[in-house]
Amino acid sequence: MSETAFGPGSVWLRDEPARPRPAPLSRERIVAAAVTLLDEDGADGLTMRRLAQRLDVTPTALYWHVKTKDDVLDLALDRVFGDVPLPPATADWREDARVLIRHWRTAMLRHPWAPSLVGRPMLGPNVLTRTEFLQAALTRGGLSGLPLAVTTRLLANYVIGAALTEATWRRTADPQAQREARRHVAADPAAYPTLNASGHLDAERWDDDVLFDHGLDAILTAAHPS
Amino acid sequence: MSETAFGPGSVWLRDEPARPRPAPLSRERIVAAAVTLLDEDGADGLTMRRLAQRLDVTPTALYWHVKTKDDVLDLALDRVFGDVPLPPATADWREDARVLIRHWRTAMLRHPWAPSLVGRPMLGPNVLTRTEFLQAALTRGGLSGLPLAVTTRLLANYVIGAALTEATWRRTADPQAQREARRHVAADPAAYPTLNASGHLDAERWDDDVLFDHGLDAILTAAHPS
DNA sequence: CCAATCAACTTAACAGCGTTACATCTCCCG
DNA sequence: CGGGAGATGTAACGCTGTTAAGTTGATTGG
Repeated sequence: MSETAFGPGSVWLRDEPARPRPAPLSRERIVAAAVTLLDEDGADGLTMRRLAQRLDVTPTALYWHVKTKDDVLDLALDRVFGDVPLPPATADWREDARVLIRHWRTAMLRHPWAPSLVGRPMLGPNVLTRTEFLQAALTRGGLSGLPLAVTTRLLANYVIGAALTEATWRRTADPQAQREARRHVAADPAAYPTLNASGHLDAERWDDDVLFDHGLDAILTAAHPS
Repeated sequence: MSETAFGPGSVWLRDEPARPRPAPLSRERIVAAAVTLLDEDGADGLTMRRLAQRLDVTPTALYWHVKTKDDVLDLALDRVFGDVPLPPATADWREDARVLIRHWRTAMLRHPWAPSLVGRPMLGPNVLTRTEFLQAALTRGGLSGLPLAVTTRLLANYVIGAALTEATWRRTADPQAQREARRHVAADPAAYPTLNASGHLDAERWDDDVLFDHGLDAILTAAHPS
């Protein structure tokens, strides 16, 4: 890497100094760095200063590309939803909807900080495109009017709630905490008879994917029993 | 944030310090003041300093009764769930579950900051008590094992997702963003045919309460079709 | 009865946060 | 060569959560 290796005037040294910064700062680079930072350290780990440091830039430089930190969060969240793949529409409308919702949940669980950020308006084109796909599938299934609106919201709210609770539970993956919770419930069998019997707090008893899929099937079946 | 709900030193396990003589400050008063502060100014409005000021106390005095700010958040959230009324159990298990879930949603919408805080472990005694009630009702309906677990999660995640999205929609009273989204969808009918036909973005077209209740009925019907 | 204890609270401070006003540099265009 | 904009840096403000150490004031034990 020293100058003597290639000598002054080498291609590598000639072209680089033209751009002292390997890549110019851009909104996309900021969002990308924000996502990886969020993935690594969670929602609390994202700081304008740390974000700038990762981009080899001063914190204030970010504000030229972005108005506020909330903008960064909005953009990062929208980017996650952009990663939800749109499956090809088939003849089986139920399967189409099922696959989309599954991908939706998977994308959120891949970035566990995302569900807790859903508490901001989700009107980005990425979300709209996926909602269109979902409603189109349901329409192909014969739904319209009120039942269509009901089922759309039912599915969307279900996947959001599931991703939020699962991400929370996963982030708090402290087996001792779960043992403590079980102990508290088990210590008062009179107050929690059903909870004790059903093992609702036993994380290992049920697989999250299985539970989610069964709930999803129940919704899609109820939507159009025929 | 790293503190887990039932880990060692969890809020729920730490007894409030014994109070031999009447002290003006107490954990109860702190939580009550926190809830009103959150109701007034939202999640960002809650500050240890403002909380202390409202209680006529220095900020550090709070730390005698509470370990950290996240403790205050956890306690405030569980207190909101404590306001969810437990209806008297009747012979109609379906109606019992329905009324509980409706109250659950109502309580969260009464404190719009609450849904966005659900991204923390909900293992407070109030939540556990209401989960017990719900599972007891479902059990009376003949559910057990996997179907019981599926339906419990389905209902809980549905009400959480619904409250979160509705509270978000309500809090961000940004009609311009909504108009912008509608315009974007209407401007490209080829990309959003179903969305345009269904009026999914028209806030006035469907009543939130009606949509939620229909979805709730669908879940409860699918849970036990017999 | 006084000293010691201890809960409850205050004073002071630290490190870090988002954000702004302003200065500075770089590069294109005439 | 010079001006202007685009893009980044410097310094600072007011705020945050939290800790360390000091100060009350009542209770209690010898």
